[in-house]
Amino acid sequence: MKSQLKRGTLELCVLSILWRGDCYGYEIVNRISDCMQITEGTVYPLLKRLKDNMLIDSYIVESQEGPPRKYYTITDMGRTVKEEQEAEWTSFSTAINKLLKGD
Amino acid sequence: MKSQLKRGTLELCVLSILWRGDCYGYEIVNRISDCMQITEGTVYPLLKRLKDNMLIDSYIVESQEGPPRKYYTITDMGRTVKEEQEAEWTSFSTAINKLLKGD
DNA sequence: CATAGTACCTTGCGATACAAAGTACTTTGT
DNA sequence: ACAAAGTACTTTGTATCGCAAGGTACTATG
Repeated sequence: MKSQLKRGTLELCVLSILWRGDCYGYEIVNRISDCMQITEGTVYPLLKRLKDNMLIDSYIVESQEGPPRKYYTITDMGRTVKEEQEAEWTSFSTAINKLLKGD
Repeated sequence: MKSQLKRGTLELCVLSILWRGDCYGYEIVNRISDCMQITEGTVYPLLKRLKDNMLIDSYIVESQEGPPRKYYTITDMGRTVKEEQEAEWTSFSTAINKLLKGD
């Protein structure tokens, strides 16, 4: 899959996953990679960006099965942005499909 | 609309328009901007890239209503790539919609 | 003869997906 | 005891490409 296609949608994917409940980074990577090819080098910097923009927050939880996990939770601002981006995605993909079919 | 969303799809949009018949650059800009916000500064460099990759070809036609027009035509290679990219787009948008709905 | 519309092109910037490399912990097999 | 595999996080650098901004040049209209 062309990496360019993912641009702009991965942020929405992460917000959408966190919308349904808190997750730690590695788990988010695995959930998204069920649907498309993705690596940690993409997701971790994205999580940092989202946190810097205060769309998500994080907390550490110790784990018995490995290193401590950093859980992420969506903020109210994140929920608002998620809904905006979801609407944008819908209208965008509709526009593309219209163009592909020939107006 | 977020500019990042368009990444990777504009190329397919142009190929898809040319699939249905030759067009000149300015016309392509106008057709795409019926569906989404786009400027010449995006499309002309893209047309150059597509031509460099031999997915499209071009020829000049004089015009009575202004400067000469550079018409673009899709090549056989362009047609192949267009079909590949269209399939990619379909599977990609399906994957995103699945992720947004929560697997 | 100025303005608007048509039509082309280029430069530079910003955003971001990803490869690659590194750290550190636990479990399992030998 | 120790290597290997799996879990989990992080950082650095590179490549791509959408777009703003600027430019050229032609025709038609008031």
